[in-house]
Amino acid sequence: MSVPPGQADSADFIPCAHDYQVSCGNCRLNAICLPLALESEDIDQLDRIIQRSKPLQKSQHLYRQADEFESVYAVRSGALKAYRTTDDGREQVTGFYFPGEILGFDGIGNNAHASSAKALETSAICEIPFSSLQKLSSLMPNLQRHFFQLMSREITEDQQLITLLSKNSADERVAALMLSISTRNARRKLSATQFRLPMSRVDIGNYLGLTVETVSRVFSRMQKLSILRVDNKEIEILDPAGLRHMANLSH
Amino acid sequence: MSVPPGQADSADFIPCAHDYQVSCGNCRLNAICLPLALESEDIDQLDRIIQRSKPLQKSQHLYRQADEFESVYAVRSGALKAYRTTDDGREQVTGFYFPGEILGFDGIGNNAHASSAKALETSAICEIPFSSLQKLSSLMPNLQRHFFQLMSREITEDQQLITLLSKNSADERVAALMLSISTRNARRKLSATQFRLPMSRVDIGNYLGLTVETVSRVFSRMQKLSILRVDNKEIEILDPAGLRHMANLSH
DNA sequence: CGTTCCATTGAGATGTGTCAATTCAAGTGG
DNA sequence: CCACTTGAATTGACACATCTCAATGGAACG
Repeated sequence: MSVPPGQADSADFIPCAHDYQVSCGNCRLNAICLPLALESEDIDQLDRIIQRSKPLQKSQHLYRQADEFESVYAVRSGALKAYRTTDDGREQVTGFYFPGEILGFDGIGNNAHASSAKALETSAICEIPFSSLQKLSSLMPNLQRHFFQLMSREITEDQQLITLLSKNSADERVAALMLSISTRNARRKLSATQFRLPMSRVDIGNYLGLTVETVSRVFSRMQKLSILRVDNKEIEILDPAGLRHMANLSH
Repeated sequence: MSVPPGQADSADFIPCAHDYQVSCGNCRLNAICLPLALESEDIDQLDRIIQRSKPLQKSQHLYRQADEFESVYAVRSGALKAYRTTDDGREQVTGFYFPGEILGFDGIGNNAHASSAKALETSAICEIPFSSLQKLSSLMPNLQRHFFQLMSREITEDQQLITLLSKNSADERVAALMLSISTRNARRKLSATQFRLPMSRVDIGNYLGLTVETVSRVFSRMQKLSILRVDNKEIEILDPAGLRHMANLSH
C-alpha cells in the first residue's frame, strides 16, 4: 500500500499539504499533533508505524460507525466531520476535525467505531494503528501520557458542547462555533478572522442542535449587526469582541 | 492516612459497601470496575496504589473544577454528580456516577479538573493516583488498554448525551435517563424496575437541558400513562417497553 | 410545629421548529 | 456558451414545545 516518493521537491520548499510522505519530524503540524519532548529516535519509531496512504475525496468515509476499530487518525489537510447515526436513522454531527487534530478515539471502548467520519473536502490523513500505538506507549511514557491527554481533551470538548446545547441560545451556539473555528485556525497560523467554512449549514445546524433555517437567520442577524461578513461559506469576523460577547463565554 | 482494619467481619459475610478496606480482588464491583484478565499479583499491585480513605458525606466535593489533577476515582457506594461551572456562573451537570463507575478523566488533559464532583449521598470512593496508574499501565498492557477503553467509553457516552440534547424531546430525554439508570442498576445486580433517584429534579433538568418544571411535568405525564410510578425520588418502572418506546431509542 | 427546601401544577410568553416560497451557486448536457 | 437541473441557502408566516413566572403542596428537619 505504500506510495512511491513523489517527484522530488526542491530542498527548501516547505512541504505542502499534499505531500503526504512528510514525516512527523518535519511536519509543520507537529506542534499541534505531537507537542512532545520525544527523542528523534522516538519520533522515528512513531513515523514507522504511521501510514500516510489515505488521501480522501470529499464525502468519502474515513471509517463508518460499527466498523472494526483499528486505528486513530490525524488530519493532515482538509476537514472532516464525525457523526453518529441513531437507531431511528437520524444523524448527529459530533465534531469537526481540522489539520493537526486527531479523531477516532471513540472506537477504542468497544473495538468498533462509535461514529462515522466523512471528508468535508479533499483531505490527507495519517493513520495510526492503535495496536502499534499501544505497544509504543508502553515503552515511551511521554507518548502514553500524550494520548491519555488527547482523549481527556476530547472528553472536555464534548462536555463543552453538552453545555452549549443545554444552556445556550441559537445565537450563542453559532457564535461559539465561529470562535472555535477561528481559534483553531490561529493555532495553525492561519487567519483568525477570515476563513472558508468546509461544512454546510445543515452540518452546522445538526452539530449545534438547530435547524438550517435558524442557523441561516443567526448568520443574517450577525451580519446586520456587523459582527460577521457572510458570503455563503466565506466568513469574515468584523467584530471579534462583539462575537465573543454574543457567544457569552469569555474563554 | 491509612485506616486500621475495622472490626473483623465474619468470613462468609459479603463485604458491605461501607467496608472500604476491601481489596479489588474480592470487591463485588470488580466485574464492572475492572473486568480484566489480571494475574492475582497484578491485582495486588493495583491494590497497593489505590487509596480507600475517602468516605464522602452528601454534598461534599470529591474535587473541584480547576483543582490540580492527581487521581481518578472509582465509586464504591453512593452516587455523585459531575458538573461544570461556566464563565458566567451557571452550572451544567455533565454526569451521574454510580458504584463501579470511574470519574475524573477530564482532568488529565490539562492537569486540572475540568469539572467538579459532588456527592449526592454518602459515598465511598477508591482513589487511583494517576501517576502510579501510568507507571503500572506501562508494565501491564491489559491495564493500559482498560483505561484507554474506559476513557473511550466516556467519550461515547458524552456523544450520546449530545445527541439526546440535540435531537430529543423532553419526554425522550427523561425516559432515556430512567432507562440508563435502570440498566446501570441491573449491571450491579439491583432491581432494574425499582430504585431511588439520588439526584434532585433540578439536577435531572440541568443534566438534560430542561427546567425543573418540565421534568416534573414529564414525570406526571409518564405516571398518567402508567409507564412509571413516581413517588418523589422513588421510581418504579411499570411498563419497560412503553418507557423504551417513549425514549425512542431501542438500545 | 414552624421553617425551609423541593416538587408539582397552571397560565401565559417566547424562541425555535415547521412549512413553503424564492434566490443563488454549481454542475451537466445540448 | 447557454439552458436546464439540482442542491444549498435565505427569508417569511405560523405553530408549538418548552420556558418563565407564580402559586400551591408536600417532605424533611430542627
